Amino acid sequence: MARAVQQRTLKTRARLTDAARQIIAECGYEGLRIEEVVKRAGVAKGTFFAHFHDKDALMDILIGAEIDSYLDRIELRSPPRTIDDLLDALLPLLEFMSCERYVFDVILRHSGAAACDAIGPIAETFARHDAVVAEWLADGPFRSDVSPDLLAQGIQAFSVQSIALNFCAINNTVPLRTRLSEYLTAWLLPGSQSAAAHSAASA
Amino acid sequence: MARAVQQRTLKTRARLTDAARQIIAECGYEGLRIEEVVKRAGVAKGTFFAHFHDKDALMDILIGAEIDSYLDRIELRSPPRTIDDLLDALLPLLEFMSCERYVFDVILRHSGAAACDAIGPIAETFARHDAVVAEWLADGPFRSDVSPDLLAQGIQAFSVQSIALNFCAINNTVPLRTRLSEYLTAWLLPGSQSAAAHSAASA
DNA sequence: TTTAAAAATTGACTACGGTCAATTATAAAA
DNA sequence: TTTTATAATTGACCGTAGTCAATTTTTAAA
Repeated sequence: MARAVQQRTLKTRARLTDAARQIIAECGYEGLRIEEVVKRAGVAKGTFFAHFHDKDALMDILIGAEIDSYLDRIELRSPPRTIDDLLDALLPLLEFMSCERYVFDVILRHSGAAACDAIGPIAETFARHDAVVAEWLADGPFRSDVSPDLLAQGIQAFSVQSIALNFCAINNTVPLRTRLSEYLTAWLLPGSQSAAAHSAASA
Repeated sequence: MARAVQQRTLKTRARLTDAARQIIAECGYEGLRIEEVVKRAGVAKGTFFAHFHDKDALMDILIGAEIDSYLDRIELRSPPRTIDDLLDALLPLLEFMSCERYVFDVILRHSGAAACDAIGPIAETFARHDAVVAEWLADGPFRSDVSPDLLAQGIQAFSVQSIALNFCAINNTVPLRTRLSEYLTAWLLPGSQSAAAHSAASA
């Protein structure tokens, strides 16, 4: 039978994640180097990889925790009654997701997009996000011809697309919120706007 | 003033891309190593980086060319009259995009998602894809309350989401086509299905 | 031709993620 | 306590992307 986890193990792991968080605060996620993490944690390089499968796994944990803290705040809100309400709720999280190009890449790799045998922290947050939003939409003032869960998945697809386009030099003239607002209005309130209005907006 | 491009330059570049294509045929995109490329091309490592900014830039070019060949075939088709028509047109490309986890990652990094100062080949294909699909939708049997261009962007968002979910262990029970069909029906033909039907499909 | 500037190529070198056989620390059994 | 099995740690080592000062080749002007 398996032995209990040693105190030493927990301590080492905590030292590693603490060091990582410290480095991220100083240099950003992109600036994190494993060699610097183990140096600050006072352990050998191999120890890191005994605790985390690879660098991405550490990022998955740290970024996943950050996303979770945004979801905590999102969950406290009452269901949005308008697209603007919805955007108010979601934008802080989306802004974190796009705080660094590298962070967005990590999230994309792990969100559903992850070749996850076991589901990781970021993938969990995506499921949680879906659940929260689906519950909001279950009896809101939005379209009801498709399931709330499908609507929630669509919101994620459009959120990701909006962030992706915002990273692109030729497309980042439109603010994230504006772009996403246009998508979500078309997705959640079909028929509420004329084609002409949209042509004007995108021109 | 700038001198003309030397023949030597074109030859070296061709040898590099030929070698790369050969390796990809043998080992897949993921299996490509720059050292193997320069070895087969008969040049030094530094030469590679004089021709391509980095490995990703080579992948951008090769994968972009592949996507373009799919778009060539897509462009020949007459505008789809049904969601199934549309899926028939798009699926071969989407299957290529998901042929390897690595390929999908490269595409995500470069498609709009790319921090592109100058727009790269893959980003170009996304713009081209949008243009083709938008033209199809301009006077098709689909919703007309939003602009064809916005509809085309939505199709891309849902395509990416469908592929991403298909890579995920817990979500890949549903075939890509089925999942995308559900999204596109809700996106392009709002009101055509009951919420009950969708709940049943996703359960 | 000769020469000088520009372009292309070279390969030793660095950075950094990740591996693994050997070592040390811990906890349960004798 | 001593012994023994298991868990945790170590650091030299590897693979591979990417760099750059030095060298060679090309082109065009003198």
